[in-house]
Amino acid sequence: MGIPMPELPEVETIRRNLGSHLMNTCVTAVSPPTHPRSLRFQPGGFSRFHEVLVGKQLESVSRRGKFLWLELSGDGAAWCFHLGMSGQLRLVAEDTPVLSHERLRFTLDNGMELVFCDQRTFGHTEVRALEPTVDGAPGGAGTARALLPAGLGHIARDVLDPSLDVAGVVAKLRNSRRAIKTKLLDQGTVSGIGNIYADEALFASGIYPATPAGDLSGTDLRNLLEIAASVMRRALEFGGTSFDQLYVDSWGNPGDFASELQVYGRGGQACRHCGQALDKIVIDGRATVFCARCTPASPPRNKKG
DNA sequence: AGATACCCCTGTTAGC
DNA sequence: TGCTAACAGGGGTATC
Repeated sequence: MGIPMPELPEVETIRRNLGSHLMNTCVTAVSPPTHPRSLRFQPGGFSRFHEVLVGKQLESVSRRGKFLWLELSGDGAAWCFHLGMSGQLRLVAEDTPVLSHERLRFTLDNGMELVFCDQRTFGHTEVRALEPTVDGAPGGAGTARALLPAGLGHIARDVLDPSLDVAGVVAKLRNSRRAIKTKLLDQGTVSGIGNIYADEALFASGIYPATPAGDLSGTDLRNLLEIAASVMRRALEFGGTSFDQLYVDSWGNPGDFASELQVYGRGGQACRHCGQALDKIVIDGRATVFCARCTPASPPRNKKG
């Protein structure tokens, strides 16, 4: 079984969980990190992190791709999170005992505590200055302000972002000889897609994952982006994808989308569309599952919805 | 600037 | 049964 990681639907589920409970609350205390990697991008380390955060009011819970940030009152700073592979943001009552793999705990002025847990420490949190977006549109979901945390400028808008420049993304893809699977995972082209939803979107689009991106027509690519967005929206309705307790929402509940997956984690099992055993290959170092009948390597391709 | 290789980390699984 | 090696994954960094 594959390892779950938070992709756009999982991070958005968490963003929505947090939004209603963190908005306009204040951080009153921060515990020291139990692992240095959780704060590895914080200039000035924990003392600076603590200094900026404590006493600030939380004015938004925002997201672009897999990055989350909370706009802070006062000096134009944002409190940022990336959950990596195993990061969790849990909302618990005050005085809740230490959770497993707990890295940092934040006390709020509403009687709750926000706990950052991360088994594999690929996730991180830090405070960053907010900077204007290059296109003047809102920084991401959950904010109306055209601001983005410094250092995240290389993260493209995501597939659910109404300000996504679809024509620009298609042009980039058309210009690349790399596998379309690889390009879907490239957060600098379009963000939010990880290994689960890349395979799901390609299967639903009828596209062989190793196809050079530039071999696909503009129509194929626009269709692929739309289908990726619709898979994400559907996963969001299920609260995301969980295989075990590595991905849970802020209340500790798993997502229910795993049973809806068509290909990810199903190598060798029967294709749910045609019954043929699904192939598992490696593309640019990433496990890739696809159906050689529904998404064959060469034309003609039979589109399926 | 695009492509590529490598690194970080740890629980689970595969293989001997 | 018990050990080791491989594997899973996103993104930052370095190098060409």
